[in-house]
Amino acid sequence: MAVIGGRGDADLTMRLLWAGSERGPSRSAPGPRQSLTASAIVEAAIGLADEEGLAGLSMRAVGERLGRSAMALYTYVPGKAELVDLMYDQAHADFSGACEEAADWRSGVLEWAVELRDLYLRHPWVLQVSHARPVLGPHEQVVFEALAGLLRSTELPGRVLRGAVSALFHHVRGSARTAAEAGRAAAETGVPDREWWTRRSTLLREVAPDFAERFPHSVRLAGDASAGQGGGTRDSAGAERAERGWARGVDAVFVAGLTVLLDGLSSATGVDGRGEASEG
Amino acid sequence: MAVIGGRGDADLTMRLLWAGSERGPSRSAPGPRQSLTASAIVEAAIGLADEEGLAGLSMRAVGERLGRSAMALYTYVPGKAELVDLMYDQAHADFSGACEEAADWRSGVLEWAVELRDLYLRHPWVLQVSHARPVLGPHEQVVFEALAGLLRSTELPGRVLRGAVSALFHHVRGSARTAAEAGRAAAETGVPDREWWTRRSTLLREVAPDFAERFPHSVRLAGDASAGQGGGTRDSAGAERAERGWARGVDAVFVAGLTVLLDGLSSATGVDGRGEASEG
DNA sequence: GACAATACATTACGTTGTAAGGAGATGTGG
DNA sequence: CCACATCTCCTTACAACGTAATGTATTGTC
Repeated sequence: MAVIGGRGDADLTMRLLWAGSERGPSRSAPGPRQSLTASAIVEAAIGLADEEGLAGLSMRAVGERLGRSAMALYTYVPGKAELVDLMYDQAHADFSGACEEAADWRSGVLEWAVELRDLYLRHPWVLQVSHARPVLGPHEQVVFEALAGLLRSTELPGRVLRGAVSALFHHVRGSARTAAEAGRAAAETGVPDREWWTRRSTLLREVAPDFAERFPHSVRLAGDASAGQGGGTRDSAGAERAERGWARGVDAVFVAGLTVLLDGLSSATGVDGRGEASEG
Repeated sequence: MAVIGGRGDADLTMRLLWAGSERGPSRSAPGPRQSLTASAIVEAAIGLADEEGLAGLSMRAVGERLGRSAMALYTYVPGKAELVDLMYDQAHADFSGACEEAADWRSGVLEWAVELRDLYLRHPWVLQVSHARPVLGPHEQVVFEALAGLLRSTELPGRVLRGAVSALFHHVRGSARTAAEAGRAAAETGVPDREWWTRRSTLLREVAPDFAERFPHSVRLAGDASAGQGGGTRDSAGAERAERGWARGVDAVFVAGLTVLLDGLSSATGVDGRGEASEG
């Protein structure tokens, strides 16, 4: 059940998101002092979501983590939907923006994608927040700005760039999502990926013995790589690491997909700054 | 909360998924006759999910739709997780595979992507089922096989093709997801997309008056197109349709991203069967 | 007709987000 | 210093969820 962001109380949420210099209501009201802050709640919630996933994120659990009841949080945060929005943007604060120092746009975008993927893997629940009706917070905007800046130097028309941005985001998010879900599935069910796949393969052979004849191209495409259906990014099943040297631990399929995308952009610039132009 | 498929009772689920010719247990047991079938339940559940989303899919609701109680379903289906797996594969039965008749691989892949996107838009809840630990049913396999067959004729190495498959799936799924979620958000909140964006933009200007200076590249990239952050695929906000003639109602950003991907593959084949090779 | 097996219903449990209402703490005006 | 209004935080309560446990009615075989 995808969480749809940007839901309630747009006003308050936006103000919380972008609150930089402004301080609170100047401390002169009756009643007990506030013992929490919105950002402390957000931090606690992020910690919890990192460990348990969005499914494990309940107001009760966040409250408990802070030594409060669930309802105590409602003083600082309008509701769960808004809390998730705040968490979403805050998670993007990790982004370093180192990619902006890259030598050329191509390696810069590569760096951008890898760093964003790492960020998603650290905070997988971020991927469950919808991109339609975006949260529109400052930290995610920094991530977007970095990519926009890099692509600007390609001098390609806006139409192409918007397409590329879309495809890049989708590839990064999709790859990270699959990797994260594989990890989560393993943790939750106790069955490691490798074992799950062999078990499933056996079952498949039993139940569909004519698989190879019905789906020859699928079988061939999955081919040498770690078997299975092949549609998703497998999390480095022990095979080929260091595809080209720099890719330490970065999934080979992820990089290959990225390369296709970058080739598409390169070819559109007419420069084709690529070493590996094979023919036939 | 992403539903992780391929969970329980692998045996029974796989048997239900691939059950083609085999009939039931030959009807010779005591007790009342079965008044339902697994596929009737799956069909009812798909109808419900199409209308209400996965969040609205409850065993009680499916039961009610069939004039039964929630628990009655457990005679035919091991549990909700398995039901979702069955729904997932069944939804892919709509896929026509017309793309396989295309003139060349490039237009074939384009057709493939557009048809798959349409399928996802008809059954948006499919996108909430994880691709890690795939369901491995026969109908989705047909979709995968179609793409694999098309890409085979590029004669590119497997590494590149697996990357391309991954990126293509992610772009199609991501685009469809965003479009579907935008629609759902509009339906659920009663606020249409256009209104939401203008409201949000106003708010953003209030709360971050220096936005344009802080994020110049973002602003420029969003540029002429329908404003906002620009990271996601907007659902044709009334502007430019028929980008190149054939794109009736297909989102321009989706097609542009697809084009970058196809260009990447074309350039790798060395043929570059592209008309629009601009330089500079 | 007895009996075992099956289909389906009812009830119950521990979750969830949050509305409602109450208890205790703390500022300000008299 | 004492109401008193205001604020924080708690407890309680509700409807909805998946499904285990249990009960009831229906059907086949002996």
